[in-house]
Amino acid sequence: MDVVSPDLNSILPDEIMDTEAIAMEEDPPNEPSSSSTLSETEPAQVPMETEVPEIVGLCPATTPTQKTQALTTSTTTDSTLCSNSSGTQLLVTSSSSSGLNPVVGQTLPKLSAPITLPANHQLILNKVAVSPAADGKPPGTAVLKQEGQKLLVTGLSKTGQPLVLALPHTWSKPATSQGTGDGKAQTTQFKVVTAGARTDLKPVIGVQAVSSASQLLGSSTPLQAQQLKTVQFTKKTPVSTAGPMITKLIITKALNNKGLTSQAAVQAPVVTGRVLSQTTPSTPPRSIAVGESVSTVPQSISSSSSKVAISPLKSPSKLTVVSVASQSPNSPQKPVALPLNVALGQQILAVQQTSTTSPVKVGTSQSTAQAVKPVQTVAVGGVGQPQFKTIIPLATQPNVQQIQVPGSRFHYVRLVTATTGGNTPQTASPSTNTNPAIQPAKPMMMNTAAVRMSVPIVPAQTVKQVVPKPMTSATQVVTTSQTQQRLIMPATPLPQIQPNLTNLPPGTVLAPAPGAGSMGYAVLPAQYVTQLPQSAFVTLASSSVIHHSLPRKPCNCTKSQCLKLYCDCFANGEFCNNCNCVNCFNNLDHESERLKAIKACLDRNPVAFKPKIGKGKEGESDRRHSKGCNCKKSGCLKNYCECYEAKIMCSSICKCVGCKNFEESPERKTLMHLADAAEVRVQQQTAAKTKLSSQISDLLTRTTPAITSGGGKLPYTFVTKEVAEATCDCLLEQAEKAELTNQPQALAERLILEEFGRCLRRIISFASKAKTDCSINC
DNA sequence: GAGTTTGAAACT
DNA sequence: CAGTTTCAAACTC
Repeated sequence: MDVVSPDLNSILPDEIMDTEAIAMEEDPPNEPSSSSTLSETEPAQVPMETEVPEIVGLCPATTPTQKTQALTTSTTTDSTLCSNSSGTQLLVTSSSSSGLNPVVGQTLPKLSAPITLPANHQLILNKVAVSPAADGKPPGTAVLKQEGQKLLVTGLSKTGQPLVLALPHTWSKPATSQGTGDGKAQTTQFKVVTAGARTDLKPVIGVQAVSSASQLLGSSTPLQAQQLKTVQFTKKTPVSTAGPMITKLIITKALNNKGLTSQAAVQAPVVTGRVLSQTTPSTPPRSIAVGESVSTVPQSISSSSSKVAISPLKSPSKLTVVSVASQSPNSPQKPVALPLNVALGQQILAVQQTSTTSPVKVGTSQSTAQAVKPVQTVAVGGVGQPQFKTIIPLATQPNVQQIQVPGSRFHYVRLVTATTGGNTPQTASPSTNTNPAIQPAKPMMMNTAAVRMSVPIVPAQTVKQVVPKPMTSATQVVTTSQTQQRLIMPATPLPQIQPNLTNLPPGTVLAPAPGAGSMGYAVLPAQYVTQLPQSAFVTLASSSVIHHSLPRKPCNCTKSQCLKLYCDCFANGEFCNNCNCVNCFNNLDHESERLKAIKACLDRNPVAFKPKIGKGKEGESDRRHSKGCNCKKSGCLKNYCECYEAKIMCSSICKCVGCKNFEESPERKTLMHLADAAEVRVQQQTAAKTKLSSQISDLLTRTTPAITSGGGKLPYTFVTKEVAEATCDCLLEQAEKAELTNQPQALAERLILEEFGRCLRRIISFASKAKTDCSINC
């Protein structure tokens, strides 16, 4: 099933919609019929103008009343939780401006019973208001309540509207392999989307849970002093597990200037994760780059058939990114491209995983790309994953707290974001699993032998993108050592969840859907993450990372200091990296200048960092330039033209002169044909090179005779050194014989050649015989 | 690789 | 908002 429903997709910008359809595995068989609202309707048929209420409508589990409440909440308040009854999707919307103090185990007066989370299943939402005084209301209190498969979360909004969060069916039962019979671990997939927002907008926190694998997807508002950390984790349940595996995600959120902390802990039986990312040029949307962690559980527990939440890839473990947003009091109305947000001090997030049975190592890696600004990459993976090499206590990372609760099966990793307000982040201790051992802002060593976190060294800058490929499930499964995670954050406060954000190029700023307000997203490139100062970039170890992306061309700016939109890097919200620019200020060493430049750009054009290619009007092309081009001499058939460069035709809003970039243009068709021919030629050449290289490599590797079953080895492969020497001996013998008998030279040569012929025949005969024998015996 | 052309961005 | 300047990429030789 599509975790991301078409309706939900409909609210996504073109760049998202343009990505290939997400191929999800089928829904759980017991999925209620109400899932029709989550039907796999063609996303394209859904108007982009889908509003938040439609998202709420996606939650079949909600009763009409609940739906109404949720709708009301989404439109008038700041928090919404909804889910489909299938338990595969949770959607939570919330606002950072709202005072949130969800408490698990409590109930609202309207709710019948306190929530009783299943054993080893826990959802902790702890969001703190930006300021109680911001709207004159005290922070609200959220209450989670379980109602069958649903999890009601109430009190998250200022208005106190109850929120419904459906638990996936897997939540209702222990996640251990015990009882499964097949020894396969069940996985639960979460997707958490949080978006801080201004009070005047409709921020969203989304939680999505799927029966297998987990995803976390977050978004954040710009210009907030937050730190984002991405966590990806993979876990499998060993067969011999003594108990259910417990995974908790603790998302610590520090709101700017307020220092309050929002935390969310999601506990699932088995959580596997990955970070999805994509790198493509801004225009060709159908290539995907995905950093994926494919968990290969060496300890016998084969991962259950995983569900892919966002990515069409079928992977046993998936986790998208989490980010938390809050509002910037400085420029609350200004959308900012995401990477810029990071430069503004945001921190992305924090997750942690614990296994009571699988030893996991913990370690950190430092970015090799931006040595100036070490970035910690923490990955949590299953046991035996070869990439886990280093054991480094997370305590070394100032923004990551490891919390080992004595006597608790839970193991916490808490990311403490910096607060500009100087307040102490609060600990995640509102739930029934509250443990006093959890201490704020104090690095803790992992002292449990049973629970360790495995952290591979993930050189963020070793990633070299590969040629984009069509998004098919087959082509996406590319095993590579590349590891590049990208963070997806909203450029502006988000009223809706945009869950399908995994297949985006770095730096992509996603245009808001029509009617969706001025929200935009930006995809944080890995390079950007690596430059996060003193922020832990927590990610999942990834033995298999999928990347289909195009490398961004390095800029060559000389006068702009890479702080103007002339610079493609800057315009795309990226730091310059491996560029040829001169006097570059587009880096962390010049954060203040960069921020000023960002602000200046936004002052000039509030949508400066949004994509120029967006959806056109009804009846027009799906993609068109938002402003149109102004070409005068190029005929819009050269890359000077932004439309042509984006491989789209000029539209009615273009002001170009002598435009030849329209559908029926013969010049354009000719160019297209030429381009196609050139592309085919390049592909053929590439294929030829590849084939030749393969053949040469194959020849070079044939150092010893090898009889492969049915391999069709040629006889010459039997000409080993020994055979050659024996042949030479035979030839020498003939030569000596001819010499001893005083044979003429011509006859001697003939005898030698004849002997050589016999040798060859014997070799061929043996080769054939060996091949035949092998084919019989093998 | 140097020089030219081009059009978006920035500026006035 | 229009005209001009600046800038860096695209293009040509």
